[in-house]
Amino acid sequence: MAITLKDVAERAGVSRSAVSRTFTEGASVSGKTRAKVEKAAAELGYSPNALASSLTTGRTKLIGLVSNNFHNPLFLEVFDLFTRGLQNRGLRPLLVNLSDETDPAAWVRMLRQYSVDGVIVASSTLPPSFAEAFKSAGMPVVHSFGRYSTSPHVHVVGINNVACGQLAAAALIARGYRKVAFLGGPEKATSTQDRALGFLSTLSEHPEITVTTSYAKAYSFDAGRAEMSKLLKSPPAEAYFCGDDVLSIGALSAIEEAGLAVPRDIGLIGLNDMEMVGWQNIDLTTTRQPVAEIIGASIELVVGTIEVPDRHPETRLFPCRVIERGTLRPLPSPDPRRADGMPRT
Amino acid sequence: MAITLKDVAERAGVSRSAVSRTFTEGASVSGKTRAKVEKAAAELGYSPNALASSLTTGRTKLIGLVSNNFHNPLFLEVFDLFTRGLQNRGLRPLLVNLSDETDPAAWVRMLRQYSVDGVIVASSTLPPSFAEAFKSAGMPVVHSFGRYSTSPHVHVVGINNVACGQLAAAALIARGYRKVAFLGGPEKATSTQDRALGFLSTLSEHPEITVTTSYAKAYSFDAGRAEMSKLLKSPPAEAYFCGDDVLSIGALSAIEEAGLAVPRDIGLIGLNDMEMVGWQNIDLTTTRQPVAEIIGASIELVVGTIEVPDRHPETRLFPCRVIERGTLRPLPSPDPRRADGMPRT
DNA sequence: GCGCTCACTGCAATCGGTTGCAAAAAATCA
DNA sequence: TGATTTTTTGCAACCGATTGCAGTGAGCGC
Repeated sequence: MAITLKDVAERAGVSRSAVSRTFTEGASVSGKTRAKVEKAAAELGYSPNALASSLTTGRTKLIGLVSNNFHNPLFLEVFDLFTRGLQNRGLRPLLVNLSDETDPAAWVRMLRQYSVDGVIVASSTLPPSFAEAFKSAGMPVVHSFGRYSTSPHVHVVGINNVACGQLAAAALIARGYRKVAFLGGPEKATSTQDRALGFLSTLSEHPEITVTTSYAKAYSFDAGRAEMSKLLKSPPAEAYFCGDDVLSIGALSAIEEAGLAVPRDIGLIGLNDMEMVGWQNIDLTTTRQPVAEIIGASIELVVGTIEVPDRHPETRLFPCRVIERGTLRPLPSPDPRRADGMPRT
Repeated sequence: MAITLKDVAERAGVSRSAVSRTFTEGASVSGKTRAKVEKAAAELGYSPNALASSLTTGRTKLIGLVSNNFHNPLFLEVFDLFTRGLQNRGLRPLLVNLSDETDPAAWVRMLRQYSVDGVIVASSTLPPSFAEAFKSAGMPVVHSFGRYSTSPHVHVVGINNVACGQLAAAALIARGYRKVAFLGGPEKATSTQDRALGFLSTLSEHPEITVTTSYAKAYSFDAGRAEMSKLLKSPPAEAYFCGDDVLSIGALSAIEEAGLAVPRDIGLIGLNDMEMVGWQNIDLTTTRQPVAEIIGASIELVVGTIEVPDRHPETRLFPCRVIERGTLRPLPSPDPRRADGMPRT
């Protein structure tokens, strides 16, 4: 049925090697044979079988794209950018949905069966050991959106969640909130722990500000809404740092339902800056995670490690920044006597 | 580096065929050899190379999952369900992001190079010819979320967009709206055309109701918002059927911004019932597309066609239903003299 | 103990390519 | 022109599996 190398070789009247060579970069073929082969190939509609060639070259150009975040709207952007980025380099994403099965063993085996050239673990909730399992099996791997580590065993690309928590704390302090709170995702998620850590560390330098913490059962709208409803039964804090945008939207919903207004009665700052929170009817002030940069770096690292397998594991963290929208009160206007550019007496 | 059949054969002291047979369903191997082989395989950590075996079996268990809807939040659900459904059957999704390049030729070639067993085109906006290109190249293909056709050339699974438009029209009529409108996606999208067609056909039976149409530039929040803003400059209709949920949210945002209330001043009904529109701070009345059923049927059809390649193309359409939420006024309470269970005089 | 099944087993060809090597052809140099 | 270098080319082995076929040997009935 399918056209093979041999068919082309016969029609072009050359050897199979000649055909193979015209289709491989930098091989030695004369212009004349190349022309003959290309003509025959075009007439037959031939294109080489990538899988067969992988047998000898050892390269499939397949990349395992592994995730368990199929309910986080941010990840639609993530998949979009990953697939495009990989395609632009001629790589093919083999998508793996972990759903509940987070024991890496079976997935390692599966991806080895398909001889993927590399693996990208795109997950904010999986522990470092997950990605490490692929490395132990000899595959180049990078953990995107993963946890910071000073001595990583695999490449990690993401944000510094601790710094992010500090940033959020600073944003609340700068706006004059005196009673703040952290509303995190599930307490066992590494990202939640780190964000709480950062948030609390900055606030510990401000004893005049009171701070409380609570944790939603999941990174989901419903969990955020439920947790905030519960919080609203007692006098709430003045402002909340939510561990995630979706959580924030849930909280927002609970606050509105309680008849309170944002930011008048309660301030809210999220994390991620997913597309929808910029929509005018949500308009969430949030902490932007530079998704495109993280993905670009992840692809670069996995490609680099394919080329240089014993490359040293690296951690690349990108800074977050606050995106000012409508759920925190504005910054106090600067004191004119100390404004930028004014002489300091 | 990697463990091959040969290594296992040597360690187990049997032929390569024996090893191969212990790993293939229903092959003839004695208990004794099987035990030896399994022991050796376990010690070596062997797992067969799926790509190499595909050479002789002609099956890769790879399925091309092709889409261009990476900005439609519904598709995160779609990818989740597709990947899980395929994985449950031991199939592996090779994800293809069309982005702008919607000429099938290059993608057909690519998927042929990887010898995918089948292709699923998951797109509400691509023309039928797109999926047909894969069929012409000899691959089993199904177009999910595709357009209805009485004499399809490929399998199509989705909803009947015409019926959907009719359903929306009926919902508006039943709620007593007398001045309604269709706010579609891009006019050239097949789904938009069909939805408009159905909507208008039902309304043409109600000459007492006025109807207008307009089209947003994309199936996006911004486009919906922009189009609705424009519409609000003149006296708007009493209720709008929006071609898509994201469009509806954009419209909602424009309406609120104009100081109008939904559903008091304007009614709105969307289409898709994506997860977020059930969130209480959006709470959109909409037309539910049975995503899970569509995906289940798509997988079943593609698998069926892999087994029986010359299977006749089928169209499977699933009914939509209205999900009652907060953006249309309630149905008038039924006339008590004619309520269910009452004797009809 | 003999012949006859029949379940196993291994050989070798094959799937669709790639690639080292040596021979052939072309190009270069005196 | 002849010798020498360089570029092309085809042969054949190999990548990691599967599978038709023929052969081995165990099991069975008698």
